[in-house]
Amino acid sequence: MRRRATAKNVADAAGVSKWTVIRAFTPGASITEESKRRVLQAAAALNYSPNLLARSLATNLTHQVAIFVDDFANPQKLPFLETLTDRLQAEGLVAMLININNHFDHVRALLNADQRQVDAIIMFGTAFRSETLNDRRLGRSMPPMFVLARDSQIDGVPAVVCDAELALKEIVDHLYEKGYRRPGFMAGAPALSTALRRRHHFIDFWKQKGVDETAVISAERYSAQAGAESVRHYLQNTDAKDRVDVLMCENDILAIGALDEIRGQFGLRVPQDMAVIGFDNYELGGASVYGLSTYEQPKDEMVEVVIEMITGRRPPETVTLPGKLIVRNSA
Amino acid sequence: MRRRATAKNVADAAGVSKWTVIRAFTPGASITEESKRRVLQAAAALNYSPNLLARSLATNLTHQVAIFVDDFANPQKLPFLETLTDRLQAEGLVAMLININNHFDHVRALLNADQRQVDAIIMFGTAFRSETLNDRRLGRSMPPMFVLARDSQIDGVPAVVCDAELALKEIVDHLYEKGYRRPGFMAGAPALSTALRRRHHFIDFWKQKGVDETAVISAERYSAQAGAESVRHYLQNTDAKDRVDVLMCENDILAIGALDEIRGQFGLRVPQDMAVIGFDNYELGGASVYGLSTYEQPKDEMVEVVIEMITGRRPPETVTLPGKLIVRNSA
DNA sequence: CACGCGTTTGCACCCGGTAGCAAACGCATT
DNA sequence: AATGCGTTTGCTACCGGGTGCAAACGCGTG
Repeated sequence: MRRRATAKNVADAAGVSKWTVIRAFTPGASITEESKRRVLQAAAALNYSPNLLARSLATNLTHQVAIFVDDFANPQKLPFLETLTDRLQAEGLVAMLININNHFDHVRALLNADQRQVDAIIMFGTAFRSETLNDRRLGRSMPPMFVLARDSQIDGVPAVVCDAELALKEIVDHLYEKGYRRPGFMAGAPALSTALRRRHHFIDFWKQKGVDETAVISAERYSAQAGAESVRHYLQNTDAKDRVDVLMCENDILAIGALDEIRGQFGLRVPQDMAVIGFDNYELGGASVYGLSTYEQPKDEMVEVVIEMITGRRPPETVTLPGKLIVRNSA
Repeated sequence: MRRRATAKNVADAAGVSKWTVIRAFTPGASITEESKRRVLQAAAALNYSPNLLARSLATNLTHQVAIFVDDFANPQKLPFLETLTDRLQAEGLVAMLININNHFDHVRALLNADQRQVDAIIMFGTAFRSETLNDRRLGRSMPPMFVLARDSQIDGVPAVVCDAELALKEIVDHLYEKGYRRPGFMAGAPALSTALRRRHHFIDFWKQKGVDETAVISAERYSAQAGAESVRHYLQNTDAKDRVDVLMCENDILAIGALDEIRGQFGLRVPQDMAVIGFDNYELGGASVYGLSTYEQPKDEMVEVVIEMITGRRPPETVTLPGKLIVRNSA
């Protein structure tokens, strides 16, 4: 049985009361140098460190933040998670990673996070609907929630997103200028896709340019394979003359799968026969075999803003940040 | 101020004592159907659910498992994390994701995990040295630790790994049979590389085949870019006639970077001019532009074994599992 | 109706901290 | 030596549950 030393143990060893021990571990507490020295020495000998669980119970603060993720196919999640955990840790917080999937839905995850008394919940790119919040199993007062990298569809739950309207405007402007006139859009998993609003704005801006028809093709999931399958189906069922001249994919991982299929299996040239553009600026898209044009989300700033909201340094209101168009040779 | 209902509140509402409320939430506890019904009804009305923090304090079990990760560049981490979190959640456990980096070293992470009373720690692919455990800041009794996807260099800390010896034997056998005789090995970040023992066995098996010389080239990190830079440096400084005929990269992400550079920047043919083989079977390596030969780790089984050890269903002893050679056309 | 037995319920105490108040202490002043 | 004041220390109560024991209860039996 693991048994850690408690404040009481240290107190006995140092010949003081447990409250004095606690003061020695509380910055700015009223304690003499001498007592502090003796306590710290006894604590070191016993390898004492405060039990954060007990502290959390008393203070009603766990310094834990739940991060909900429901799509692990997108490699872009990884750098985001890296930055998130790093920034959280710098603030003395720790990330609880919760996998939302068929076995573990949003309601269960919320219930779990709430029971564990997390200080905040970050819905990182998860498709989260307001009905979920109204589930009767859920209490009325949940920990503060934030949506990262996806629009919030819930009143009172702020989102931190890359400005999709601006992004799609820049993308469509660029494509139009390059001469493309028959646009197509590849959407990912239907359940996850809507909140991104990328499709919506893409179609809209083409309309503003007088191009009324945007072909929409759907992928099952967000993965290279799904992207490949989706474009294969499209190419097999569409005559060469009717095909789109540029395909915008909802994210880079779909775009990479599509690009690979277009060139590898159908022997078409990119961008001459069909141009492709993605979203996210996933590292491998920049590899010379792909040369994928894409749009980069301001990851660091987005994470920073969420952190500021969680720590209360910034009001919990939706923030939209501009990203950056990355032009390579696929479009 | 968020205030959740407590067992006491429910007790008052249901007209019983708080212990009866607790019994209603304890499977198999001694309580009449009638009491249970009334308690659950009152609980539902108040949206009560037990405070897991308080429970953890009393039971000395948090059902939290810390996962240490120190390399977010390898996209292969993501499917592993997905499986890990999913399996943990199925066991009623939750993952605490801890980012080990320059700002947050192993000692700090261990201290933190210990203070938070996690039930176990999984070092997922982290380079962890036994000196760390001897750090005087650390107590003598840490939570149970397990190393996943990397050899353990510490007595008493079991590892769950893909059998590197078998893997490299299969790889070298395959390459030898294909006629390659001038092998090269690309190692990743020096601090992280040694524990994988891939280089070691690679060189060894070639020696057994009478090939004594294996060129070793190093990458700075585990990333496509680092792989590209590393191979660029090699190709620029090595005459065509002196070059290796097959390059084994420590993982797929390095291999993809290298492959891209070899073909894209140097115009060499793969595998004719130089063959490439990786490790991990990262999804994109299978894309037709790459066709990367690789070796797949038995992810699901590895995770399963760790879970069994954590839950005590399996003794905490190092387990080595066989993987699978995936032959595509890069080697 | 008293008795006995198994079930249900309530209680004191515990987990390891925190908060705020009151007593004890140190020291200078009168 | 008595007084006063600021600092240090200890104490009670509390956070929200869990444990093990003892009292209370229900019910069949003699």
